[in-house]
Amino acid sequence: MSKTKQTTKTDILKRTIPLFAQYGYDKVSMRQIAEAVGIKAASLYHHFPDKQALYIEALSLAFSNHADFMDESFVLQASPERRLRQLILGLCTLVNEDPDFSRLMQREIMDGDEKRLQFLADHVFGDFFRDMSELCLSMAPDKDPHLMSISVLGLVIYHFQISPIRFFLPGFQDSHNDSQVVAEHIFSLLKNTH
Amino acid sequence: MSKTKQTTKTDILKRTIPLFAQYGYDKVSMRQIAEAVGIKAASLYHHFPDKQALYIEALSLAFSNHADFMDESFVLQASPERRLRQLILGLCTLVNEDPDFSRLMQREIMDGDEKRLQFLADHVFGDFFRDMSELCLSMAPDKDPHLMSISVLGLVIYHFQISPIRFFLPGFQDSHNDSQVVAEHIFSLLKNTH
DNA sequence: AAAAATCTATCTAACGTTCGTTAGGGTGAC
DNA sequence: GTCACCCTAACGAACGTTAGATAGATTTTT
Repeated sequence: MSKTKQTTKTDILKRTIPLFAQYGYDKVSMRQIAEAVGIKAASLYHHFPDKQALYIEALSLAFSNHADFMDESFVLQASPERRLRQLILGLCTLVNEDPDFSRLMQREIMDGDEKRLQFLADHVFGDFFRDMSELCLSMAPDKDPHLMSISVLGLVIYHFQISPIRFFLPGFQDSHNDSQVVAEHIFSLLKNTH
Repeated sequence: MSKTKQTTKTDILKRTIPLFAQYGYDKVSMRQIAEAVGIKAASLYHHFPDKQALYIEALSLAFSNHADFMDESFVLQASPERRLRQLILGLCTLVNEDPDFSRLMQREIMDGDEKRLQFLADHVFGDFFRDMSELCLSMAPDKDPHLMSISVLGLVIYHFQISPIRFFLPGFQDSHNDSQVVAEHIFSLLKNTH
């Protein structure tokens, strides 16, 4: 009978991630989290010492879900150009299908302290960024791979970031919210780089 | 001798903008704003009806300061390629020299309601985005000008956004924080687009 | 095997703090 | 004398958090 009443830490975190992602740390109260989980605020303190710890654990879970994707995009043996294409499409799909992930990352980059930024760089960007730099180097040896990697990331992520306001900008079409269309556009920008 | 004691609305707003930009709406209290201005919190209500109004007016001021820059970049008659180069450099300089502006915009895009997004699109992006789309169309007629404009914006803005974490990423160099270096990199990515 | 003790997850109630905001009074300038 | 500007003091609400009790499951003891 305990199945329906007990709450695990992971249950709480999964319900918490969308709240922090959408509203940000300060706009989400412990009572609001508790309600989303189906318990009272005080009960949260049985699972987590304080709000900060709950947030950090939610972050870790949200990020760990996608830390592996990054690597996978690189294992396939193909031409650099095909790998870049695949990578951009994968990134576009990722940020579009998991907005929580993208928003949490954005909030962390904006407001995170040094320790949290270090964590982000090591465990989320980490290997991905290194592989990306290598790929850039093999495609455009004359360009700075660090700048190139950030440019690729920026192209993908900004198209997602700006989507709330995109509707109000001149020339908007529904297709601009399609991650495949955006991916193709970005790839067409980069493939001629030399 | 009222010069040293009186406070004008604009004085308050100018002191408020950096606070909202750095910490965000919720993390800035009326008492904190008042202290930065040199008065008490209650006195703020002589100038503004409530915190929300103060924030909106601060936003308007921060944005109006740069609404005109956008246009200026387009008046000069030159080849599209030179205009693009100039525009990218101008944008890079803008976002680097006025981080408050960039951060406020980022926060608004993330958390603003529909009305505020509409305002942002009309009065900040507005003409700039239209001119940018035209420029893109003349340089790359086969590409969607809406997507192209956002890509250019994204390249510039993301390089700024990610600067807090850049230090921790592989391949970082001091020069990557130089807006001119970044501008040149971005331009080199785009000039070959056809 | 039954009873007792412990542990786990939750609850209600409340505490102390901070927040946005208001009421009401003072003081100097025009 | 009126108005603009600032002050002190306080209010009510919301917040994070703690104390203490309760019910059910689990473990230990008899």
